[in-house]
Amino acid sequence: MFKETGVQNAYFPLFIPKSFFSREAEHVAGFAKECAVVTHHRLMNDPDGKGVVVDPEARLEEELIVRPTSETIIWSVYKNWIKSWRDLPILCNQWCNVVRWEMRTRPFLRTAEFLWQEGHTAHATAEEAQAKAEEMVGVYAKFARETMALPVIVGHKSPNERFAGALDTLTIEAMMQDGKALQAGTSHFLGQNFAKSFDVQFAGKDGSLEYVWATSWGVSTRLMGALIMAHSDDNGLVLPPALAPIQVVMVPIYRTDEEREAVLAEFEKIKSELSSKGISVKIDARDTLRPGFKFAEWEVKGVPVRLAMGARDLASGTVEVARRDTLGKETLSIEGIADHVEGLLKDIQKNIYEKALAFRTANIRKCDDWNEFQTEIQKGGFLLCHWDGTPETEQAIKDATKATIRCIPVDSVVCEEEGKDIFSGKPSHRRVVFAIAY
RNA sequence: CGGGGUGUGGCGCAGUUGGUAGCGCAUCUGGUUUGGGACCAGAGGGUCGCAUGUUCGAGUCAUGUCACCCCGACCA
Repeated sequence: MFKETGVQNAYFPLFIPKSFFSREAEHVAGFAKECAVVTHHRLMNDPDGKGVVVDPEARLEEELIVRPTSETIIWSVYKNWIKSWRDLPILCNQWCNVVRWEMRTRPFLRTAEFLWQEGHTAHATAEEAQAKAEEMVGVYAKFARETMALPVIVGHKSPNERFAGALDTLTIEAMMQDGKALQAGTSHFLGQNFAKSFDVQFAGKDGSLEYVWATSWGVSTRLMGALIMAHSDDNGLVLPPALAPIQVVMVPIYRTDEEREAVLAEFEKIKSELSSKGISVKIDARDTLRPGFKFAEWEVKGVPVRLAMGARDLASGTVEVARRDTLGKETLSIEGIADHVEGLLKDIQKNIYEKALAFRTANIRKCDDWNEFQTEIQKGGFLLCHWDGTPETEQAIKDATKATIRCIPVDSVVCEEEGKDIFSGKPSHRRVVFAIAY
């Protein structure tokens, strides 16, 4: 995903000393309510009976925070790495798990512990940092659209929804099949906030001493949830071919060992043709399961294309081709099948994206009336509304409806026009995206 | 932390006014099957979350306790 971005992989500690964590005031305020805190380093046998208890003697002098994100520990290290303009930029990425102690969790979409990648960059100028934040949200949007077949809207977060400690947060927002919004990835322009909190300055070409400019950005296992919630149907997962670990599965149908051998031999030929085109193929040769069971099982797993072949096909030189996205089937000649499958995979990738996009388009509408807003927003989907730009109005709308401003779009939907705020009636120059979010 | 619910073979569940536990799936054996989650016959598998109490007798009643799930408040 990060090819061409110049980013290097790194790994920083899981535990953050409480004093590091508390250096950036807004950051602390944003995360304080959801931190797991390590207070002790030892257990002991319960003196009164069974089991173990925390050893009260083993209390830490300074508590450790299990990272909810790594800005603080990373900037405490960057302080030592950055002295001169020659040290910049620094572009680090790490894959790690983080902990945010949510009151209420949801599988994949909001878990107390999640795996993610987080990038942290340091730059000599504000312009360069801002450009990097924009570049990275673009990387996420491209991955979501082209690989996950997930249409996303790129935009800015409103001040209320911004990352704690950021001057600007860019987001990719997706719509799930129930009409709710999902923030699928974010990229932050952090200004000089962390540099100032951790005293990270560099000597410029002209000898001046200046604070460093920062960005951070991340996507998580929430993307797995996005994939499931955006594409799945009642038969299970629907994987975009560009992401599927197995793109084509082959299921043999046979009565006798002879038929089995003959079909499998034919499958091997097709497999080598497909493999030479870079297509990943699985031959399901298990002979303890019946074909119907295998069909259903591979559908649950979301494999994009299934080929089935039996005695009938052997006699006629054909193969049954089934596609996961539409559940359509057709019987085709084995001749030229590899070319057909190659094209079919591209078509499925395109179709899954377009289906999701059509759903989103059908569920985005403009709304200019506050009474209408209150009933419409509960039905799901995105409402494009005028907003006066104040946190007070945004908060009032949230309190009344649970809807939030998902983003101030920079692509996908046209929003620039004059109007009046849906709630306050004050003048507005553009519409923003409102929705109920996960 | 509030509100609601559930704990019974591996999984999902039933169990009536208290009478000594059953069904589906899965598993095992044999046979027939195999183009959409097979069928028939047989078999194995449970201190009913835990504790105490009431009773001749508790899966069932009472009290306590533990665990898990759903909804809400917080949030990527």
